[in-house]
Parts: sequence; C-alpha cells; structure tokens
Amino acid sequence: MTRCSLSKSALPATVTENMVRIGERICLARKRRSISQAEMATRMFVTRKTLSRLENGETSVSLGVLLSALWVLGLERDILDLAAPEKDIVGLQMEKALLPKRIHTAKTIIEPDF
Amino acid sequence: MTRCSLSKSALPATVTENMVRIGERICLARKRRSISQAEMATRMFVTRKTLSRLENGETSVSLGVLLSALWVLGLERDILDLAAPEKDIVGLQMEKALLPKRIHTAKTIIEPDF
DNA sequence: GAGCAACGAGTCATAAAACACCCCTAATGT
DNA sequence: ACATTAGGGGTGTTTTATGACTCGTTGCTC
Repeated sequence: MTRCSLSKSALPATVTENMVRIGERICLARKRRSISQAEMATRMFVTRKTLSRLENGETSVSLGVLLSALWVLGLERDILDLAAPEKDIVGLQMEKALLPKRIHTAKTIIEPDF
Repeated sequence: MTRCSLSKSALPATVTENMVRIGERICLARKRRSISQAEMATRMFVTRKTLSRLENGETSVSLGVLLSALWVLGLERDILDLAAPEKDIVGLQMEKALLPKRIHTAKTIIEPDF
C-alpha cells in the first residue's frame, strides 16, 4: 500500500469505504472516553498526525497503528472476530470439498509424531 | 509505523501477537479456498511478497493490504465488528458519565435544524 | 466574546514499505 | 523418482509513511 502501489488506483470502493468506517469508529470511541488526539497518540507511541490519518480513514496507515489504537481503547478483543476460522462459512465449505470422496484403507499406517 | 517509528520499539506484546494471529487466519482462509499466494496477491493488486508479509504478521503492513485481503476472501463483513459503537461497553458507560447530573430547563429552546 | 485547547492540514527530512527482480528449498502431483 | 509449484528470503530502487514542526480554523468553556 505504500508507494504508488498497485492497489492505490484499483482499490475496490468497499475497501476505502470500510477504512473510513473504521476511522470514524475509532474517533467515536476516543471521544466517548474523553481523550484528545494528542493524548491518545502519545499512548500509542505515534504522532498526532498519524492518529489523525487513521481516523480519517487513510488506507496507507500501517496495521500496527490500528492495533495500537484498539489496544489503547481497550478494544483489542474485537480483532479476534477478524477472519475467525470457525466463522468462515465459505472457507469451511471449501475445505470440505477438498476432502477425498472415498477413503482407501492405508497400506502403511501414518502415525502421529510424538 | 513506517520509519524507525515511535511505536516500533515500544509496541505492547499483545499488538504483535494479535498481528501474528491475523496473519495466520488470512493464511488459513486462503488455503481453505485453494488459492496460492501469487494468485491472491494478483487479485489484491499487490506483490506476493507484500501478502507474505501480511501472513507473517508484520505490523508495518498497511491497512489497505489487510482490507484488500479480506475483500478477496469475501470476509470484509468481519470488519463491521471492529470497534462497533453499539458493542463498546466501556465507551457507552463513559459516554453516560459525561451527561449532566441534573437537567436545567432551558431558557432558550434548542431546535433541531431542518 | 474572549481565550484556549483540539484538530485538520502543510512542509521538510528520513527511514522504510512496496515493487521487481533474483535464488533456493520444500511440498505437491504425476 | 521427477517435474512443478509454492513460498520464504535476499538485493536494489522508487515512492511514501512517519516524525517534527508549524499555521489556521473550529469549537469548547468560562
């Protein structure tokens, strides 16, 4: 995403939209906690401007900045919902589709290594 | 997060851990869908190496890359759970705490603007 | 309405993210 | 066993994110 970046031009609308949404949410969460940008940026170990860029939904901000923000806000738990394997319906189905249709009795027994 | 970055050195352990977790999940979701890094990177408009860095949990990867990945995987909906205002228990409580303890009858009536 | 803090935005310098190659090893399938 | 693909890791180059500083505006609070 840095650089002129292949994506920059071709980014689907939903990506930038989602980014704006995330920024707004972080901004809201911060205000609810009555913390200024300056204060929060300090706790995140970044500059106020970087936090500002995050809240403004710039896609070029690095992931560490987002995670730090969530951490400062006490919202890091929310990350556990991102691409959660057990909730990935499509993924689970496709995984199933990869399984062999019939199971042949193995000639050489595969043993777990322990 | 780019640069020597204030955070880089001081990042709390949970941040880097969460980043690793996200990377693993994206890797898993990709494999479930039987897509190679090369193929997925192309769809994301980034290089294979950048995707590799994301899957390896590097905090310096930009947010756009993550969002693009989720988009390609069809998991962009998961982002809606990030810092969701209605689920922010702490935030809602602190917001309440900001409300005045008593309501004085307004002398000048505040009207909604429409 | 005056003063002040918050915040967006601009500039400059610099470290580094992303690209574009490369090679190499280890799975994977035939 | 062999060919092929996947994916990690390295190098060099270009673009840019971040930090440090500043200015100007907005919007509180008194």
